[in-house]
Amino acid sequence: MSAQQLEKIYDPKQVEDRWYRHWIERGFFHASSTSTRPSYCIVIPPPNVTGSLHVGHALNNTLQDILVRWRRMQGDNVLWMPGIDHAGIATQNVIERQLQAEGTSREALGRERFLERVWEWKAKSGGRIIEQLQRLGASCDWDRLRFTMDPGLSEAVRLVFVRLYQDDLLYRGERLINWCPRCLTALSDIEVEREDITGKLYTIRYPLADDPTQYLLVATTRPETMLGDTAVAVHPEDDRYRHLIGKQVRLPLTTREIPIVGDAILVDREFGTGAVKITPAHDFNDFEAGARNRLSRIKILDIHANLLPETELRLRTKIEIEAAGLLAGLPVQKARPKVEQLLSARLAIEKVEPHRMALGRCYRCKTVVEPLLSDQWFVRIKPLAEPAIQVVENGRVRIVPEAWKNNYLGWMRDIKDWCISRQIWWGHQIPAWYCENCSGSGFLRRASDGEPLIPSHAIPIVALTKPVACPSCKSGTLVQDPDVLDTWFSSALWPFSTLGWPQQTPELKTFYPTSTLVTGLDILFFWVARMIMMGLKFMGEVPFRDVYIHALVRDAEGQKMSKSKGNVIDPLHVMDQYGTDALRFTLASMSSPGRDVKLAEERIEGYRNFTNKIWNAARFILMHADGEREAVPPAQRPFPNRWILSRLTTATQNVNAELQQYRFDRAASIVYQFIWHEYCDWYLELAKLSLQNPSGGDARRTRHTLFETFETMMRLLHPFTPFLTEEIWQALPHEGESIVLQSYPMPRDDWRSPEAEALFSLLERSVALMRTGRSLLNYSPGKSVDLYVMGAHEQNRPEFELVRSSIGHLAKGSVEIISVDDALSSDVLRLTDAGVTVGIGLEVDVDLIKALDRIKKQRDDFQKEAGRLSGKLANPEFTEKAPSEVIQEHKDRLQILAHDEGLLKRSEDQLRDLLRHRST
RNA sequence: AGGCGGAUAGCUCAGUUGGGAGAGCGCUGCCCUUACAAGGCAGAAGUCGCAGGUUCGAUCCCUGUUCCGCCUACCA
Repeated sequence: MSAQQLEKIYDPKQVEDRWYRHWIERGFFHASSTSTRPSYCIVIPPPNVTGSLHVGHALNNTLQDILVRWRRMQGDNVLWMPGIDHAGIATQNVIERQLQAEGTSREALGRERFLERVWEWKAKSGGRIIEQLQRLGASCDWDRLRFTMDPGLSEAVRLVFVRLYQDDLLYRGERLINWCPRCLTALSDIEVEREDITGKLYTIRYPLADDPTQYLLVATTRPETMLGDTAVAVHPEDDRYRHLIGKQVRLPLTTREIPIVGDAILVDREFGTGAVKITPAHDFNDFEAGARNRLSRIKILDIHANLLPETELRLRTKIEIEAAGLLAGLPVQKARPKVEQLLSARLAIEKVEPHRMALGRCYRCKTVVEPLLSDQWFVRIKPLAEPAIQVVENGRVRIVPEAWKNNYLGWMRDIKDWCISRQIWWGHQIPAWYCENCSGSGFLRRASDGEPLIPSHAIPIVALTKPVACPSCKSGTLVQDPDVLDTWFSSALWPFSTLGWPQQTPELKTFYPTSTLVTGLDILFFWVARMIMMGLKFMGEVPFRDVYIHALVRDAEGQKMSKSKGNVIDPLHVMDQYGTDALRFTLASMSSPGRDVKLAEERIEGYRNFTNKIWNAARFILMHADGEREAVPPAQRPFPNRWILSRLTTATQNVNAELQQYRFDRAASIVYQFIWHEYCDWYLELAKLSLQNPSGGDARRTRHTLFETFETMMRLLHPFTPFLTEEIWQALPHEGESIVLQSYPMPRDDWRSPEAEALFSLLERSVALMRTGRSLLNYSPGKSVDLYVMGAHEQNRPEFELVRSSIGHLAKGSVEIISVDDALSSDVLRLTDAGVTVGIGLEVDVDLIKALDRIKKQRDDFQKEAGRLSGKLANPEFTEKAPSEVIQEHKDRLQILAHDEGLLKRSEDQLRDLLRHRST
């Protein structure tokens, strides 16, 4: 392909799909399980099977892909393990909505047919996100795609469950848990999202049993739960109330009397009235307080968070007949005002005030969750957390940025047992069976869906597969626990289950522990912490060395993107409009640590322009370069070539160093800066001058360098913009099948040239000065600008003529050398009769940059030395010496350091000022 | 309530042994110069949140404070 065949504008649509197919067909992303090369492995945070690519995925996977492509090009045996999560509750909700639309329900279908239905759906539309990840360019090893409910992974889940049970790290019991009344399942603590709202604080009169004219004022935000009260607590050292402890109060709206207890843990004397009602079955604190005070638990809500039916309500709570009729069956939100109304009718409300409080919502459906008493499975987490804390403390797992380390540690040290059972159907069914015979006389079945109701006291038989018979009675019917496991239970095993565990596969041996995990902060506790715990428990080794935590993507105003706000940026749309590479580069360059990514479309447009800039540079290269690499050592090539090689090797070094530290933003910025502002803006312009005489040796060497640097640049850029660089690389003269397989550039010492950079510095400053002069004075492009370079030595060097003529061409002017005696310490601009004359105050030396650097360093050193001297003078220890004496002592040294007399003089003046200050 | 992060140009953000205030986008002016107008060149624009402290010298270190965001939490 030649330059003429390249369109003037880069069109990603013509390119992306074609090369992605090529990569896949050729198997470039397939990792070897037996390679002896260093291995590098990332396991993907598995997107939900219900998922569709959003910007968060785009960021997460772009960063992973950059790392993976970078390491692959460095020669590592790279495995990026892809997969999908079955996403229990989320997926079940999707299918249930479909059924609802069809006028049926999961209950009507029954468990077995419902699950068939989910699998059918999964087969048909469950993999959509995979295609979307591929559009993003994700270089996963798709041959190894895993699903959390694959047979192998399911086996791993069961084995882990059994082993945890054997090690007494699992238990089943009746506890208060977070319950979603819409999903009809238990949730773990972290699956509840807290929202601050302004509610009401009601102060209610509880009459004393032995003197109903007196009452105790009790403050509550949830009057509707008072029917489940089994006591009122006061602080045992509260003088207002201590005499009441042991007495009874009458629960308003009921005929029931409940005790007043003292409880120093529950009660804060400062809050409300200092008296708290205790509802052990519907509040976490009250549950604990109830246990401490041996109070009974009265459930007043059903699984839909409705108040129980009238008979049951009356039976349990001895509620007034009228109230029972009015309250039965009401959802809590409606019961609350109703109770308020009933209480005020009986003059039982002292006051109602607005009150800030936290409301818990289901993280899947946003329904308000209720604390509910039920039988659930829990992981005894403390023994697992302990080693997981240690590995982060001692750095065996490194969290980047380190700021999140304390976040992790704080949560882990205060961790609560993990409720892992869910009352849904889609997921890994718990491998526990119960004997109907040994657990009583047969299990009841739930009317709605026929699921067995396992009594609290039933003894679980935990096994990998269904036991042939009950181990104790040998004859009873065995019924499997109807619950499934929390989705995050299987995710916790991801780093080793995807590699084949519990089989001892070559993959496991080669890639575990994995290298890096790239994830958002939002699943640090859900996922990262649990993988570390499970990895240590079952593999005896951390699951990954580094955890890179990236930011959340927000919209341009910093708002969380949500469909309801309509501020969602759809990555698929962006890829269509600007190209995948532009999106990737934008995400990488905006991903600085500790800060959310505020994505605005203009940024993407800017980087789209960047891809086009590169495209056009490629067209230029194809017009001129012949694809040969220069055999002449870098040191012998003409100056602009030495300069760009030197800059390229610096950029290369920096990009590698930044990627090493996960500074995608800085790596991207270095590449951008180099390609656009050094390579395109300066080098290509300089190269054109040399190419004007195509037959000369300089032109040939320039052509070769032009190609060599550009080709290197494409490799440097490839992890960020894989499609563009592949398309260009393939158009260039090349050997090999794909840029994917080429080596990543490494810094080369023979490319470094401080001397060429010095020459360039002179050139750049000169040209800029001349252009500025022209622009400021509105000087027409046709007229010439003269530049006087101070200094007489440089003109004796052979290359100076080249520099001088280059300056002249780029700035459209002439350059003359004048005596160094006229050197000025600053740049000046002056208008003369002859036109614009620009003088540049440089001390021209044989090695210009060395001279400049030396001067700069001298100034710095001088400033520091002067500072130290000032410090000494200000120090009382030196007061015995006269200031002038001290200055004299340092004068020689300062004189050596000082570049010019003026600087020395000014510093001395500053010192004297300081001393005057001190003496007054 | 506690913990963490942020505040630097109109916008989005870089900026570590403490000494020069920077980039991209936007804006203004000039240029369709044979890779690119999705471009080139030049320019304007900031009391580095506020108040103290340490220092010869503070965007940077310390203390306090305001505002914003996030995480954790049982204040009924």
